[in-house]
Amino acid sequence: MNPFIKREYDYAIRICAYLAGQKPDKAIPLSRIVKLLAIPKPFATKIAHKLKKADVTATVQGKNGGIYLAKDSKKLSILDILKAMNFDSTLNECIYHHDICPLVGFCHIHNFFRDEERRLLKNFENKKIADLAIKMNDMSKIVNTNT
Amino acid sequence: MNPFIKREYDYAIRICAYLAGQKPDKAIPLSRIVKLLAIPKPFATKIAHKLKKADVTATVQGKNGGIYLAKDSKKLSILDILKAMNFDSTLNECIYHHDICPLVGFCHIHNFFRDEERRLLKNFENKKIADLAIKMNDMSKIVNTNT
DNA sequence: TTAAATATTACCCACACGGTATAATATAAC
DNA sequence: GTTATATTATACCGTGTGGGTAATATTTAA
Repeated sequence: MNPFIKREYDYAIRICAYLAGQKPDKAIPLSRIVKLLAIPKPFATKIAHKLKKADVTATVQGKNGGIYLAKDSKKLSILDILKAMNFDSTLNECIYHHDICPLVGFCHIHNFFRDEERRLLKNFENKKIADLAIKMNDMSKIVNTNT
Repeated sequence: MNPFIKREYDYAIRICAYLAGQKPDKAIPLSRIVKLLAIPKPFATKIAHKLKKADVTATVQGKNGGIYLAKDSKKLSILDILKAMNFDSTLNECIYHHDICPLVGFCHIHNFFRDEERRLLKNFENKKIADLAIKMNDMSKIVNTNT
């Protein structure tokens, strides 16, 4: 319940992690990725679109087309991907939405969560997608859930 | 949007922080707290009830009654309060809900968020409500928003 | 020309969160 | 004993939004 990382964000990271484990610049059809990673295709379509708009990925249209990483996977951070997806989660709304708390300017609760969130986002920035790459030999371990 | 700390949790922490700044064992009427901290009263009522059920606070009924901390504020952690409120947020649902990700057992994404969440909750455990206490002289700084 | 891929837009639905309403119960003070 | 002021308890509601679907257009290799 109530995830900081929405499904949408998680799927975006998964897609990028998969691409990071493939040969660079090789376009992979979304349909294939979708099956391997168990992402609903129409949903994946929307996500792929956002990633492209933010230049995280690039696509090749038409038959034999597909999607590939437009950035160096060693430099592409989790935070980059979240931002591409218009990341808007927060640990506590009081951090940004000042009018929900009367303790303006000195609230220790506010400060505590603000600091925690900063640290968290810093870690998201330090973590690169290359570190999370999904490799082919990993994929073989996937339990086949098809009927 | 999409806070890890729901309003409910934030209010609960605020109430406890306020009580931690008062004389121990002195029952304070919710109605007073509610005004000072800008919490809708019926909502505060529900929250107070949960806190009491978890023995974080205790109450005195009847006229001149109120609520007070039932624990040593130096030992009462943010995590304790969250648990009292049936905390159910997570950084990423994939951490607990295994069937939403086919990469069972070895997924680096899963592991990354699991570790981040552990660290976060550890910090919530280390932070005690005494550290966040709302003192009277702080309250004087509150901007009066009444009309 | 066709098949297979992405691009784009519009739509839907369930559910949880924040909040409200109401009535019951307890008790200190007079 | 009565009253005013608390907490207790339960039931209800509206709206936003997250997750997902549908349908169609467009591109391009074969």
